[in-house]
Amino acid sequence: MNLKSQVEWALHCCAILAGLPEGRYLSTKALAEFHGLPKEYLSKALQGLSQAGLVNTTLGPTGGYRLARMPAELTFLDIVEAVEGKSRTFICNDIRANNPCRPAGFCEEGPCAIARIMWEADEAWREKLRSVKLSDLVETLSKDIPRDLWKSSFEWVLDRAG
Amino acid sequence: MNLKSQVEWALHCCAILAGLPEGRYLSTKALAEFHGLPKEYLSKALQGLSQAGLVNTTLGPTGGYRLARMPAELTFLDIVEAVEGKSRTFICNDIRANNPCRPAGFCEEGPCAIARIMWEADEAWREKLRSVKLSDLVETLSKDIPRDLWKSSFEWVLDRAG
DNA sequence: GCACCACTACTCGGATAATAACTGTCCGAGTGTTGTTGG
DNA sequence: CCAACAACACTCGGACAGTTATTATCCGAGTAGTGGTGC
Repeated sequence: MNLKSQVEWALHCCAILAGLPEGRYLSTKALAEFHGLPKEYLSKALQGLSQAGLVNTTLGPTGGYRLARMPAELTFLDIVEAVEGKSRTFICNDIRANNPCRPAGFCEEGPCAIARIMWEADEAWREKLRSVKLSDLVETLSKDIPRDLWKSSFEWVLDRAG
Repeated sequence: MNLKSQVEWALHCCAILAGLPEGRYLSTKALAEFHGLPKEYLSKALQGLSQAGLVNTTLGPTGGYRLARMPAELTFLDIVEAVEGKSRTFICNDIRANNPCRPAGFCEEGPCAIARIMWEADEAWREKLRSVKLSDLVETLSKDIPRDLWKSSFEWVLDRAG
């Protein structure tokens, strides 16, 4: 069970979009080139973000994507769920219902104890992702990345932002 | 990204094995019949437990599986990792390395900031699973399941335990 | 010189194939039981 | 009656197909910019 690589791509793209000046858009082509990714497929990840309402889009020559909210209002969980879906990772098939000892009309109430525990772990994962905002990531990146590279990357993006 | 159903099966099977008297074994056939699962495939999940050293096996007519440790010494994480593998759910392909603005010989140090955050969430998930012991599950189940069903199931298992 | 208009080029979005992972099935190697035979 | 032995039946373990999800690709609908044209 691995998260799809789309999640990684979407997070990186959001980090870039967070640095975009107000009102400007960045195209899939530019994002794909910057990260060395297949343009056509990256597009699908961005579609996910768009459908979830996390980014706005515009068509035409200067079109592309931009964040729909401030980076402080966007959590990792928002982005991950937009791409990966909101369903739980553990699916309970209720196999306890197959117990041959069960009386005929017997009907268990409430979710299986095993499912409850697995779902709690799921929720812990989500809670962690919910606690990290996109603005936190940008702040961390600004410390990690050498000033020169940070600046030149910013200009590279600006040159291509419509 | 869903956990494989094998994880669910393994957890249920361990819950049953936890109630097995000392020194007795329960076969894949019995476990499969009890849960209404394909015997051949369930076998693969139990193989995972066996290879991880969580259960002991014996061959022959009265053979099968039994827990290798006390239920209080077995965590959910042990079982989940035995079936699902220990690798992280988020895989960092280090796409930041493709940044066209990077100097030629430049080499990033340390893992990507995005990967660090995703791995922390992973760890939160693992920590939750690590905190729940198999004995805890058995305790919960003994409260959830009606006494009659609990007892008849126990006898059903005992009849088939070698 | 300026406003209008048609065209172009570029964008996103959904529909369509290739690949990998999960699910399900089969058969062989090995072992404990059991029935038989001899003492 | 008891012990040794051989055949057997049942077990686990790894090797082999079928189905679903992920990855990758393509093409069409739509729009903002651009150049030309008429006033």
